[in-house]
Amino acid sequence: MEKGLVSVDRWTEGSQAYFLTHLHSDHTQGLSSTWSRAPIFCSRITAKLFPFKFPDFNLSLLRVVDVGFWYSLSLVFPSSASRTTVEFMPIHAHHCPGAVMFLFRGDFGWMLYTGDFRWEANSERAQLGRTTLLNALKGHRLDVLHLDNTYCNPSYDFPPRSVAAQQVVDIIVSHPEHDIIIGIDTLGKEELLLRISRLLKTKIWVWPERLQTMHLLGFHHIFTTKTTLTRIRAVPRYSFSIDTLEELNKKCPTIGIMPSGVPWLMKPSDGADNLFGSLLTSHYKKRQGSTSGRLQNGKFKDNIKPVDGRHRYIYSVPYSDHSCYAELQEFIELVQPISMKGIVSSSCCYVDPVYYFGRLCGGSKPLERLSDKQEKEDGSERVVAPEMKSCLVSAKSTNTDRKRKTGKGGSTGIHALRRVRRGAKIIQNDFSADSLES
DNA sequence: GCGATCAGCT
DNA sequence: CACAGCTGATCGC
Repeated sequence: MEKGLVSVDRWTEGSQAYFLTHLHSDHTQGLSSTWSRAPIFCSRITAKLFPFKFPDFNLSLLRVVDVGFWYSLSLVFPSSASRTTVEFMPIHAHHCPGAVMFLFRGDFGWMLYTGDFRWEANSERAQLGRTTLLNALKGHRLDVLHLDNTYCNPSYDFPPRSVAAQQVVDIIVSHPEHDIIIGIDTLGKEELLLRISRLLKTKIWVWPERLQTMHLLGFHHIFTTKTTLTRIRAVPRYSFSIDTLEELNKKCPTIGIMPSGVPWLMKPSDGADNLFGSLLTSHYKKRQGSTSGRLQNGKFKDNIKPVDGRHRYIYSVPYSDHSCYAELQEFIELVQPISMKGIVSSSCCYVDPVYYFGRLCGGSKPLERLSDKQEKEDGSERVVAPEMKSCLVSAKSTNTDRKRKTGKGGSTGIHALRRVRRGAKIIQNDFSADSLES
């Protein structure tokens, strides 16, 4: 697509329409409360959470779009000044709440920007996403795929989140007398916590700001800020350290669970000195090509252990909101892009997806999807609404009625965890969970 | 004093 | 190795 038309998760000058896939900070760099450049298209949930991250943002600039619908924009080619129509459809990304991919079509062809996404082919909701995508493509292949290449390396091999979630539950169940702390971020991993709560019939502690987020997401009665109500606490990942755990263990037996854990394959026998420090380099080298820790009978057996003998309190569980290598491959085979580019390029270890998956690209081969026939037999086309929603860039604002509440941060009574309360901004725009509904 | 940006840490 | 995000220092206004 020509430059100057649309930007996805990029906030520099020069585009006519801006798209936000989800609210993680690395996708909002350059976006701030003072934004006034142009409207921003995002999912309903992202719009709902938006004021929480950007308190004084002019919400009339947000355009809520729904998954599975086509939308139409009238834009101007910067080069020729001629008008063109760009159509786009949001598609579930199954990354964090509100996360979507954006599929574009226009004079430039077909383009998909995945944002961050997880493609667990076997889960029911992933089937839904798959059907939505295939129906939207209608047999066309992608001219350009912008892919979440976070784990674009064959060594990144981890199970579906349902399996990892069960591992977390197993760890908790096997420590009936322990307090449990789970490291999470400001958004994401909600389903893991819900599952724990449901299976173990317990509430889960979160810090006050996170409770507000949970309420915005519609999770009531499951989370609490009262430590006395539960032995399971979800804490900010940045407050989660070996020191924290050792401190906590002076008062009460406590284990920590890291559900994001990059070192999924770290084994106790490796004898690392610490989780995050310099020795991780040697870990990384050791595990290249290693098969230990791999899936065995549906379980990553090596991971049901503390990651390190010396820090027996910490468990690393391979729960990831990004697609693993095998899932990326499956996704690329499904959409058969003619060209492809990674969206994660900031790190020094950027892996061009073409390096591993280039053989799956190219325009020579005619499009033939094994799945086409199956899709038709499914009769699952109902997922995609045939009608077109129109929304011109310059048009009206969204009807995001503000409903101000007298917002309190939640209860206090916090404990030894470092810095949990520090940096807690007073949120002035406290949207009720329902204010953006319908 | 404020926001934006960056380095550092986990 | 690096995710995603917080903290704190610094710079420009």
